[in-house]
Amino acid sequence: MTDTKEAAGDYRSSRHNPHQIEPKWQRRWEETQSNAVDLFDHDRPKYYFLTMYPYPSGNLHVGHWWAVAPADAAARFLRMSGYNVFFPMGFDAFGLPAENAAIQAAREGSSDIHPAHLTYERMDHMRRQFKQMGAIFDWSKTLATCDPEYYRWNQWFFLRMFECGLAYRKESFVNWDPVDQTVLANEQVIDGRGERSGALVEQRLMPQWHFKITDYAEELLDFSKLDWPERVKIMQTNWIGRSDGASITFKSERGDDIVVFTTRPDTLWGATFMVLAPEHPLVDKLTTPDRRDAVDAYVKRAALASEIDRQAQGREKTGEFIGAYAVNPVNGERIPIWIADYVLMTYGTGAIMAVPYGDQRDFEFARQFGIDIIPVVRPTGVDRIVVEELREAYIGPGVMINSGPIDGTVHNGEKGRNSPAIAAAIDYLEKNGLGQGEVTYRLRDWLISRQRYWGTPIPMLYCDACGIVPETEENLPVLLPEDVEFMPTGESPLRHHEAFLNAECPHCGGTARRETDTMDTFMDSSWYWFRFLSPFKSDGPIDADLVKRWAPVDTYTGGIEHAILHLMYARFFTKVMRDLGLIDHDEPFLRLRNQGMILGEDNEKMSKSRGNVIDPDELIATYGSDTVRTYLMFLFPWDQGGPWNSQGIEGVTRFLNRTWALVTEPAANSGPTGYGDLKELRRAVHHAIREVTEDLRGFSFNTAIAELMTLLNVMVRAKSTSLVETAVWREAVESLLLLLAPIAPHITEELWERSGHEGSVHDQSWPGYDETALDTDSINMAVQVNGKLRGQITVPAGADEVEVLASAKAEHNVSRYLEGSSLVREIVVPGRLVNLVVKPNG
RNA sequence: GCCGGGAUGGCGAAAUAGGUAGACGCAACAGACUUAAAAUCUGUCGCCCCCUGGGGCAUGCGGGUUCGAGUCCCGCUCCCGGCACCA
Repeated sequence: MTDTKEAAGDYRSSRHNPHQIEPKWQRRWEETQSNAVDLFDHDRPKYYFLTMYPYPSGNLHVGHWWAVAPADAAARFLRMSGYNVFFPMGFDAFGLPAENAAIQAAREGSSDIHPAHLTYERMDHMRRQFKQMGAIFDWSKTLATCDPEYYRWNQWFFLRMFECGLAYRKESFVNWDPVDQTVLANEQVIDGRGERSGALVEQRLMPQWHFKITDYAEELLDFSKLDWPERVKIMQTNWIGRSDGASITFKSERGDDIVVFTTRPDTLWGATFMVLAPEHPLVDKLTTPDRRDAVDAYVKRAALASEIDRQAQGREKTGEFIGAYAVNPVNGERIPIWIADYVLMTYGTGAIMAVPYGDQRDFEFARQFGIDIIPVVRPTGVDRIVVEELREAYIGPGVMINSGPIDGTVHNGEKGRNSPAIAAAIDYLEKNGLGQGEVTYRLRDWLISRQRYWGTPIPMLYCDACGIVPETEENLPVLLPEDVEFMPTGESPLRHHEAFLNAECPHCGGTARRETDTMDTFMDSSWYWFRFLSPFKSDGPIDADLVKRWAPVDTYTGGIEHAILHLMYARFFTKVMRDLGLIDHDEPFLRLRNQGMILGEDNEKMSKSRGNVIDPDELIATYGSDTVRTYLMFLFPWDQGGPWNSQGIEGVTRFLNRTWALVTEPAANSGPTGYGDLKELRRAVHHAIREVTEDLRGFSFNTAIAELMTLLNVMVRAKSTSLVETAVWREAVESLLLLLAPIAPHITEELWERSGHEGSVHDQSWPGYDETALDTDSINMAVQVNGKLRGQITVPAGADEVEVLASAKAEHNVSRYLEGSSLVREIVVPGRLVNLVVKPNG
C-alpha cells in the first residue's frame, strides 16, 4: 500500500473501475446462477442462439472475442426481449494441433505431453477466460468432443449409417498429406496443398470410409427454409455443382461401351473425337500396340503429377491418341479416342465426347492436335461459318446445323431441357436407346477416415473369417487408449497398440483387428448443438423431447470460413438424422450470420510471425471487459471486419466513463430548464430505444453504440438543468442502462444497483418506445433551387404544402435565386425538403 | 477465366421504397482548468475561393435516367473473398 496508489484511487473514485466491478459481478452472477437456463421453462418462447464452438487452442485470442462478444450481446438482447434464450458453449476438442504437440515432444525425446491432458488443461483455461468476457453461457450445459461420452455417439451414428448404407468403405484416390501423414478431404486441399500443413498433396489409392452425402445433393441445393447470407448459399450451390445434361453411350470399334456425360447433348453431331481420363479403366484395354509406349508414358506422368503440377502446366493441352476409335451413336462417324489430363476420372464418367466447335477446352485440344471441327450451332445473323477462321469455341445460342434429326432446332443458351435443342437431342437419344437425360454433381462423397490418433475411433473390425464387421452397440464406446506412444514420424500410435488392435469378432467370436483410422473432426461438429441440450444423457445421443422443443437452432453465428465444410456437413447430418427417424425437421440452423475477420493493425491477418497479434488479456488488464466488448462492437460493422486500431479504444473508455459519471455524480441542477427541453429529452430517449432495438435485431452493433453515444451527449447537456428532478430524466437514465446492458453487462449492472434499483438489470424487460414521443413541434426542411441547396426553413409540424412553399420562397437566400426567373415546378417532400425549379426569364 | 462482395474526410465509419452526404468515434488544431502534466470540459475540423452573408467542387473513373443520384441504369478501373480444365 502506497500513498500514490491511494491518491490514484481517490482520484479515480468518480470513474468507472472495471477491475473492481467486473470480478464482483462475475462472482455474483455465478453465485446466483443467473445464467442458468431452464430448458423446461414453457412460460416464455424459446430461442436457441448458437455461436460456433472453438478448438481449444489454449488462449482466447481477440478473434474469439470478436466472434463471441457481439453474439453474446445479441443473445442478451433477446433474453431481455422476453425469450428463454439458450446460448451454450463447448469445445471442438479433437484435432491435429494437440496431437502434433505430442509428436513434436516425441521428436524431442520427451513423452510428457498427451493430447488429452493438454486439451483438458486448455479448455479449463479458456473457460475461465470466457467467464471474464461476461458472456451468459450456462456452463452446466457444456461439452467437449474428446469426451468418450460425446464421441461414443459419433460411433453410434456411424453404425446407424453403416446399417443403411450411408457409411461405406471403398478404395479410392485420396489426397495424402505427407507432412501430417494423413488423408485429407477435398475441402481441406487448397491450391494443391494441405490446408493445415501447407505440404504438396499426393494422390494415393487407399481404402477409406466415406459418407454418402451425394445422396442428398439435390436436397442440399434447397435453401428455401433458410435465412442465410446469399454468398454462403451461392458458395454451397457452386460446391455441389449441379449439371443438367445427358449421358450417352458410345461404342469402341471392339464393342466396349464408353459412357460419357455432357451438358450439351445437342452438339453430339459435332463430336470429332473422344477423350478418356488417363486413369480410365478402358485405356489399357483399348490402346493399340503401336501406341502403347506413348500412352503408358503419358499415364505414368499424369499419375505422378500432383494437382498443382497439372495446373502449373498452364493452358497448353496435352494428350495421346490411343490408336482406337469409337463410333458416334447418332451418325456412325468413326472418331479417334485420346487420353488427356484435362479429363478427370473423378467427375462424370471420366470420359467425354469432344466437340471442339462448342467447347473451349476441346477447341484448344483440336487445334493443338489438328483434329476436325464441325460447326453445329449457327448464331443469328451469321450465314457462313469458316472453320479455319474460328478463334475460339462458340458457346452461345443459335440454330442447330449439321445435326441430322435436330437440325433447325434452337439452342437458346439455357440449361437442360430449357433449351429446345437440348430437349430435342435428349428426346432423340431416349427414343433410340442411345442415352438419357441425367444430372451429375461436382460434390463427392464425404471422406471420413483420418490416419490420426486424436479423434473418434471408427467402430469397425476386420475379421479373417467374416470380413468387415461393425462393432456392436453394447461395446460402445470404442475407447481411444491413453497409454500410447507417439511416433516421431507422426504415424498414428493406434497402429502399434496391441490391446487396441486385437478384438473379438462380434459375429463369429474369432480374432479380429480393429480399424485404426479415426473420424474427421467435422463429424463431431455435425450434431453438437443437439448434444448441448442433454450433454449427460447416457442412453442415447439426443433427448427427443428437448430436441423437439428447442431445435432447430434459431440463430447461428460464426466465421465465413465454414461456409462450405462445416455448414454443409451439418445440413447433411441433420437430414440423415431425420431419415433415421431421430428428429422431424430438415435444417439445423434457420438463421445464419457471419462475422467478418478482424485483422492486425497493419491490415494483415494476425499471426505470431507477423507480430501483429492483439492479446485480449492485456486489453482487459488495461481497460476491462466491458470496454473491450463495446469497442469491438463499435469498431466496424460486424459482418465486415477490418484492422484493429489501438487508438480508438480511448473513445469507448470515455463513453463508459461519461456514462458512469452521469449516473453516479450529483447533478449540478443549477441551470434553467429551457422551453421544450423536457420534450426534447424524451424524444431523444425514445428515438434511441427505437434505433438500438432495430440495430441489435439486425446485428448492427456499431450503429447501436453510436446511437447510445448520441443519447448520452444529449443527457450530459440536460444534466445541468433542473430536468434531473423529473420523471423524464429518470426514464432516460433507466433506458440508457437497459439499452447498454447487452453490450456492456458489468458497468450497467453496477449502475443499475447504484441508481437504486432492485434486481439485475439483465432480468429487466427490454424497453418499448412511444411513437408519439418521437413527434416534434417544428420541422427543419431544406430548400433547393434547381436541385441545389440554397437555404433552410423551420415550419410547424402540421404545416401544409402551401405554408411550406410560402416559407421556402420567403427564405432570404432562396428569394435571391427566384428573382428574374419564372417558377416552372414546385416539389415538396413532406418533412424533408422543397425543390423549386426555375427558368431564367426571356 | 467464372461467381460473389466492396471503393464515401487524415482514419474507422453513418446515410439506400432516390430527397439537407459525412451521424457516432479516433486523430489533429485552438482555448478553459492546472505551478505543470495527465484527466476533464468548450470550440474548429471534406477540399477550394471569398469581406460577415455566401459561392464552387466533392461518395473509385466515364456516361445516362430524374426536379433531385452515394443510392437506379450502361461501360470501365482497382481491391477483397470463393471456385478454378467439372465435360
